[in-house]
Amino acid sequence: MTRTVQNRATAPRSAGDRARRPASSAAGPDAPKRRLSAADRRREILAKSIEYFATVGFDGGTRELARHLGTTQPLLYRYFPNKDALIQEIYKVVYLDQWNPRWDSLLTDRKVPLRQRLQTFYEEYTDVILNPQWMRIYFFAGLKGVSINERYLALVEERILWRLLREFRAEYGLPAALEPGPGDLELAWQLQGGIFYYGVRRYVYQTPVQLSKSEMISTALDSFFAGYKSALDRSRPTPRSS
Amino acid sequence: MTRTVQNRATAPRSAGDRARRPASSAAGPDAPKRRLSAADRRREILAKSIEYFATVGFDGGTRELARHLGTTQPLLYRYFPNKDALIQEIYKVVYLDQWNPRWDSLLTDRKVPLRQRLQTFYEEYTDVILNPQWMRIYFFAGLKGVSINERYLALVEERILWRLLREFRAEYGLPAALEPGPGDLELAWQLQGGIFYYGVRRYVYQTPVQLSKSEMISTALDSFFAGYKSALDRSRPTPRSS
DNA sequence: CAATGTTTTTATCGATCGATAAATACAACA
DNA sequence: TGTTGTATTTATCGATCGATAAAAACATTG
Repeated sequence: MTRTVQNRATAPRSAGDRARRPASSAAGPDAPKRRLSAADRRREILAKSIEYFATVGFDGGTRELARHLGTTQPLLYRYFPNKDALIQEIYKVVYLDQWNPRWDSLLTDRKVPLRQRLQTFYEEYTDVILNPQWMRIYFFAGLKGVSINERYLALVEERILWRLLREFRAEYGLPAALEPGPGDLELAWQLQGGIFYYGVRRYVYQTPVQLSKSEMISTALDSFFAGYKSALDRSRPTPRSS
Repeated sequence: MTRTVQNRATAPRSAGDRARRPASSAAGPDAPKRRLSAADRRREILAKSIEYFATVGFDGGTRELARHLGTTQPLLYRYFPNKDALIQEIYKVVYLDQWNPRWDSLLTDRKVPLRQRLQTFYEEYTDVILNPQWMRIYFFAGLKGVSINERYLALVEERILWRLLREFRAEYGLPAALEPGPGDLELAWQLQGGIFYYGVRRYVYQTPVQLSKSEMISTALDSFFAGYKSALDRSRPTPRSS
């Protein structure tokens, strides 16, 4: 319907056309970029594909994707054997290459109060995942039944939640031998899910929210700390720690 | 690829074929149902379409949908003007016609302790929404950018969260004039989101979870109560209430 | 300039999509 | 039983999909 005119569209080939730049239609007026190096072109395809598929979903067409790139559709197949291979590559980039190694040390640095560590971590971490692009890719992938989502959830458990629980127990002087159990993990998921759902409401459904991201994180952490403390007290009533 | 044989497939029309039932291919061996009344057929199309689109997404084809119904594809267009109209109808059924009016009185029945009210409510409510079908429809719809999701979130706020906050304050003897504020709402969303994300993990991504649904609800509510109490104490430190 | 190698485009194929029109099978009624 | 009305199927159209092959445009060398 809204198809834009193609480069040098109907006229097969008129002699004087040679020197004219193809104007790279949809990519904007500024686009002197034809004939990129193979590596650059591949990178660009990947980047723009993420934008494109995040907005329209993975059922978006390759022709429209090419238009978004300012090139033609068959070019995609020089850099990716087929559409699915391109999508798999997107998964990898979006999911796995985003974890900042610094967060590993940040989360376990016991010189800093845990509450503060978590606030810092979640503010940075949510900068990465709480945006329309990441979240939409995440859901599109999940609904397609892709195994990468399971791997992502496992990664969250391992790198964030278990760590968080261990640090919590360390901070409040519980014996290290007493490892957190399944119920504790589910409680940590409550925190993670609450924060995540804020992102869903705000960035996927674009519903007005009441608090800024920082305030929300602070609220969520306060609630989690209070909840977890009370849960620990309930399971093994400690003498008042004054 | 895996296309099943069509009714009286290639042979155009052989005379003796008349009496044979078309066996209604994909609908199972038992299916003596041809020529339903218009109303019944419409209902059936709607019901099976929900199943179908919940599994494959709204980009699923009408031909495969018809196969799932045990009929032919053009029949769909006798009951729905086009595919999108069918989908819109699905939204309406799945989203809006599921609220049980009894929940209104259940949530506000102050003869019952709030903690218990909420446990009962969320167990019943999650029976409705925490299943693959509902959740997948929910996400497919949201990713398509349909406004019905916003209406649903508004409905949750109005019918569940604000009510929950008011009841909480009533139960703990805060002046009714002191209405809950935006921060409180966000805290209630933490509860809702935590419970919802349990459903995402379990029913969308089919990840193993550590607690049963009831246990998870109980944990979530405990945590919320502890968190909200401590938040209220923090905002207005009360003299010890014992 | 001409020769060579890589990038990009043009043109096209077969499959499948949503949708429509016309023919056919069935059920109710006379 | 024959007539009539509705439910259902057969056949098909135009558009679009992913993908491929061949031609053209460009950049890099000599």
